[in-house]
Amino acid sequence: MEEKENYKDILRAHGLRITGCRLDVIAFFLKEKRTLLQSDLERQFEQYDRVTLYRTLNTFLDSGIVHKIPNASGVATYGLCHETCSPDHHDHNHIHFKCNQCGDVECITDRSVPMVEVPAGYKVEMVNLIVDGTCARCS
Amino acid sequence: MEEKENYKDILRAHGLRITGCRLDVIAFFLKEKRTLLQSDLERQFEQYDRVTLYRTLNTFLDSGIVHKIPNASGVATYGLCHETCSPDHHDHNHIHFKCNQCGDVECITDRSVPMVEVPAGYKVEMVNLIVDGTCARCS
DNA sequence: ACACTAAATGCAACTAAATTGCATTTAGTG
DNA sequence: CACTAAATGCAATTTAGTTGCATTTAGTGT
Repeated sequence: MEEKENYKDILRAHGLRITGCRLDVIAFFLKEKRTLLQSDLERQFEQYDRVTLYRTLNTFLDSGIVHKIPNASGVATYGLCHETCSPDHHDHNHIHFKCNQCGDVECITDRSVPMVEVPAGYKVEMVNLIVDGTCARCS
Repeated sequence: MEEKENYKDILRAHGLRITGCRLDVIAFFLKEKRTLLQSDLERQFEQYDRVTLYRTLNTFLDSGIVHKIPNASGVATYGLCHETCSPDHHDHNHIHFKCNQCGDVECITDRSVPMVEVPAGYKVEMVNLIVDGTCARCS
């Protein structure tokens, strides 16, 4: 039960109210250790309205608790942020790996994104490196 | 008018029929020199049905004439491919730059994506590097 | 130039995801 | 315990993506 206290601290640290839905969503992200779609949450938490889950994800996004991962599927994909993220400064200097077999998107946090050079006049604010292929479990 | 012949050759090279819509879409991509949304095409070409434009983009995607760029907006973004692309092998080893001011997404073709290292057991098939920031025109 | 066939187009309809408004409930505060 | 602002649930709407089918047209051979 001390874990639940940690989740509460996450919410408090971002100035958010502590609710069952928010605690459950954070717990699920930590348990699954992968990125999630809103539909994943809907399937897992039928007791919460889909709009509530939608707004929970958006609140977490604004607060810097989760980040949105660019993808070509058209369905929003969310990953839990690390401690270094805040509402105004996101630090997602890690690789996102999408497995074409199982479809899961993982954050590869133990590698960082290589330096990127852009032409003169361009200012870099955020770098997203998305790698597609086959994950360790599927190969 | 010799340009139009070039566009026709692009279609022929991919085994596609030459139609007004397809030629117009290719011409527009080349003229704009940026990535486009289906809605951009709809606004530009009111004479074509939105389903026709939708299918044109999908046909081009399958043929390797355009590629789809991962993004967090949820709206499909398409960029014109280079000569090195074919239906079964896409070579998009370049950076996509999204400007947060004007919203345009550009292909930075004169830089290539740095080598990526992934943990053991992972197989890399495609790498997408998306940089967010401010483009040369907006800064 | 004409006819034929498969592909492309236009239109209507449908599905899925994202989003908004509003009434009700609840967490945090004194 | 009471108050207030925030969170939730429900209904409805918007937007993007997709499919089916009838009609038209590009590419091919005469």
